[in-house]
Amino acid sequence: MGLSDLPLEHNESQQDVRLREIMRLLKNTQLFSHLEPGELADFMDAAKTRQAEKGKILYLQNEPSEFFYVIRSGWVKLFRETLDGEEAVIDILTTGHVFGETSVFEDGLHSCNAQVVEDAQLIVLPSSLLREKTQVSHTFALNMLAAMSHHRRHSIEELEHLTVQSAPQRIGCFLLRLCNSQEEGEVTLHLPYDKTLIAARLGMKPETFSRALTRLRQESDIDVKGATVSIPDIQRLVGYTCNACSNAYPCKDL
Amino acid sequence: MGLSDLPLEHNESQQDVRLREIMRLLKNTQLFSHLEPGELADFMDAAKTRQAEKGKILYLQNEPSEFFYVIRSGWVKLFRETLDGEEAVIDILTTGHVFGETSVFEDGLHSCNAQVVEDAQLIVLPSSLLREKTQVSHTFALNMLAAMSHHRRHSIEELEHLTVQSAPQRIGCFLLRLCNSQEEGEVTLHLPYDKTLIAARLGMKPETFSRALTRLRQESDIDVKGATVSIPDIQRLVGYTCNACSNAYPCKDL
DNA sequence: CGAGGGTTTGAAGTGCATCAAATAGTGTGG
DNA sequence: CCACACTATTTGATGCACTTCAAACCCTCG
Repeated sequence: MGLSDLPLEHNESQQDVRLREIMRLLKNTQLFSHLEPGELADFMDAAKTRQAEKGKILYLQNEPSEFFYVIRSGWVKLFRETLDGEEAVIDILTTGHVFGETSVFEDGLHSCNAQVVEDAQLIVLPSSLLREKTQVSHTFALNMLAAMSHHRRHSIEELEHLTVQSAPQRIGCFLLRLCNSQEEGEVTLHLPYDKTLIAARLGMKPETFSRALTRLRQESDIDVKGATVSIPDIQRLVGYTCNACSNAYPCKDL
Repeated sequence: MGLSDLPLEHNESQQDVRLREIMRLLKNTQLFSHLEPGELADFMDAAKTRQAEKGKILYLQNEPSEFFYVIRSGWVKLFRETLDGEEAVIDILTTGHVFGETSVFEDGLHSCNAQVVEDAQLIVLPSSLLREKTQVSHTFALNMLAAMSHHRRHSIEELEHLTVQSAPQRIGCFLLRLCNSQEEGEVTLHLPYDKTLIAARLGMKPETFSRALTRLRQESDIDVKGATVSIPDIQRLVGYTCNACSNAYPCKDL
């Protein structure tokens, strides 16, 4: 049961390795971090893994929520679509992120669409179990509460950014979040995905993104070659970017 | 104790009336609605009422959260301020709304500033009690979870609106939310507060608001005189506004 | 009535979007 | 390893939306 639908491995130990890896992944999420071993086991038993290709729609907005997901690898986009076909990207998630779990506490309908944007391995868990565990276990409910609270703060921050930051500043902010709150010196990093996608994530068009990046290059002395960005002086970038935000760098959030 | 710091009334019964009114108010909030009588009583005992004038700052972002609030009357603005002095209005709240309660489940710091924008009567409750109750009572934690979930959905919606709707559409959406999800016919309503404030709430400048309202008037045939708005044909307004949103009218949220 | 705020209007500027086209990058099959 | 097809990214030209600054108007309240 549970993970037994995985393709059979040559030997037990490889299977074990995979199970341990999944266990470790779950334990690292805010949601599952403080569970008692027994409770975690219940989730492990109900978990299935699934390979999903780029482009795959996992669920649609307003659909009843049957499953929620933890990402082992790859990238997933959460977004909403208006009647006249515009798209608002809510978030883009990767390894260790949990999604689709929020719906459980309202009407049980998903409040976004979810689409794989980079081939992904997903851990699939039944929403019913989540509902049940929350009802039964107080500590789990508290975990859930902490996670939700964190999400909420994140959304509010996004809201602020959209109203207050210019396009180049939003990019700067995005880059700084990739810097792992390093405070000084030179940093080199790689853009995690498509520039078009980053643009959407930041609420702008690809062309605007390109131009805004050029402007940011001039203003803050960073160097961009393809997907590689090197930042010679973090503080300079912070100076340009973070004045238009109410958080001081390093802003310690997801 | 508790509400005993109210100015003394001429007779007991008037005091009672006030207590009953507060009790009713709390029961109508999502947070307190499903409590057992004893639990509600604990909150009632710890509650104080407070009169606060327009302009009064209730708390600041990053301040440790000592209290949270329920509004009896008046209006309160939640906002964030950037280093270079810009302001992002997160929400504007009135009678029956609860605020300042979210901080409890993270680091205990407020994530917004709160300011009274229209003379208000507030019910003040200690954050410590909230923390305690959540730890102790499972049902209360579940209530909290539902409330949080609702908030989160609300924030996501705001995010969508900001990226996808034009200024006149945002105003239209704002008006429609004041219509109490009436579906047809003519509606007359009054703007709840300052146009400058509505503008900020919708993420635009007062001038833009004024012009956008003019445009909305032309597009959707509404009539605006001062703070009075009459909408001869709701469906027409819906048609203009809600195409740029992923929710179908009537969007049933806060 | 006159002062002061909120609100509207006008003129000009800025930023982002749009459309169109050029260029760089990537993966394919030969 | 190259040529080709296809996609991502950049660039240019132009338009629209929102902002800014300045001034007028309007309304309320002392």
